[in-house]
Amino acid sequence: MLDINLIISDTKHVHDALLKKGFDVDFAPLIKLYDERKTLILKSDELKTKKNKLSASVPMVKKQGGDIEAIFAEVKALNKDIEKYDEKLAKVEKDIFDFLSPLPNMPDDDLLPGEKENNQVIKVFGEKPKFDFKPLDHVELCEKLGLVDYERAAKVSGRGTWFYTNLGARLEWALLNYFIDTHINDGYKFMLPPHILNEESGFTAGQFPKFKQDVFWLEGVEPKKFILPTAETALVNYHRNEILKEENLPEKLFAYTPCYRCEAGSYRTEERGMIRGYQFNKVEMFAYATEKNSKQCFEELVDKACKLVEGLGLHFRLSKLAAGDCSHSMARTYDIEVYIPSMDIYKEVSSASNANDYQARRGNIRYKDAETGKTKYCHTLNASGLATSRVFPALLEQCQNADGSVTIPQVLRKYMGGIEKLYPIK
RNA sequence: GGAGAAGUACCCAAGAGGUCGAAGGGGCUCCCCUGCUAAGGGAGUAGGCUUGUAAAAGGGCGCGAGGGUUCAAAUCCCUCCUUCUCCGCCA
Repeated sequence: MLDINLIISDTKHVHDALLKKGFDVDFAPLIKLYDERKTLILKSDELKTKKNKLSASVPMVKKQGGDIEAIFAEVKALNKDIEKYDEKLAKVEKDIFDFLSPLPNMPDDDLLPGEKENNQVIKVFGEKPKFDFKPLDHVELCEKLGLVDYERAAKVSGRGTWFYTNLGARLEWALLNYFIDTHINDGYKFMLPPHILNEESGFTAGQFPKFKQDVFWLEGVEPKKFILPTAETALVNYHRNEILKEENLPEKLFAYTPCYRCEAGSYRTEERGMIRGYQFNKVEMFAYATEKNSKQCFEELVDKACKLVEGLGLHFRLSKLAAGDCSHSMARTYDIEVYIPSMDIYKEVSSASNANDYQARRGNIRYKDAETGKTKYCHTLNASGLATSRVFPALLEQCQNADGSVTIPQVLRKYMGGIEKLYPIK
């Protein structure tokens, strides 16, 4: 949610910022609503003051034997007027809410406008692996090495899903453990959140109202519940409606969950295998910060995500996204994209974002400023650390050998009983 | 899933239709005393949102959430949410 006061006081700035995300918003109706709201509050409050005074005088008047009935009648009349104003006010406030809630976050000033084409690669790690043989794609590798079973998953569940089998499951689990242990060592708090969330949680994260159709909803359950599309949705709601202490910020968390996404119709032939599925595993980092330390937090998250991929020895790059390619709720997003040789493209394994106070406003998450004693909105940040479904294929493809085997990165071996290589099964 | 009980400020807790933004503790801040500590004595400290203003003063709304009754609701009624206890079911 954007700050209405900022919109009123600096309309052009907000307008131009949103334009960078491709939203050309006419704020005139909002400004009108804002003024109407103030007028209505003024009027309603004035009547309420009168009413409260009259009502409070009743016991006194009674004692003195005055005319109580006259007071009753007067207050009743006032109540009718108050009701009228309050109804109008409720309508205006709802209109304001409806105006603001679908608007995206403002991108930070330094972002380029536009979409993907304006993303900037800011750093490249390692280089494209060179093969003196014809490298296989990860789907073939998974099959030959017996790591993943797509066909039976199609039978059991449907397309866009898979079984990790045997060493595939161990490799997946090793990745997750490698991520988790790294975050624990870095002092992040480990969280295992519920996977079924209520509607308010979706609103706070900024996934609703816009992306309601992208998540799985439980049928026949009241009140409505959905299955989390990312642990971020749960973590950002952890402190919903709370006032935190500044001395406890930043609060750094991480969680492991599968992520469940509909993404109906977005399945492309290019995205074979596990590049895009209805369910994938992800370790998510999250931070509650203050306006003072959120930038530093962001750098740390990006750095941590990069180090994880680096630790695996994979070639990848770090991109700063243009305004229009940032998530709806985010003021800035950096993507870590790992190289997939078979497609000769880079695929996102981590998305690090700073929402500034956008999500905090939606979820009413604040902190008390230690100096001024004032309550301020928190800044919320998140970064994948990491999503396995992209790392797994990249790892197989980048680490494959001429004999069809795949070398397990050093950091994962201790989680796989010391296995150094995966070999094709007969 | 069934049956009961409860949700009040940072925490515990009183409150039973007007004088309640809400007693009393604890905590916290300051002072005194005891060479330190423990203990004791005294004083102070109540939130959030919003309106208003140069700043204030002043208003309005807030006692889990939302409705209702009433001139007047923390207090009465309804719905929902949550927690606890008991029973059932179950990994």
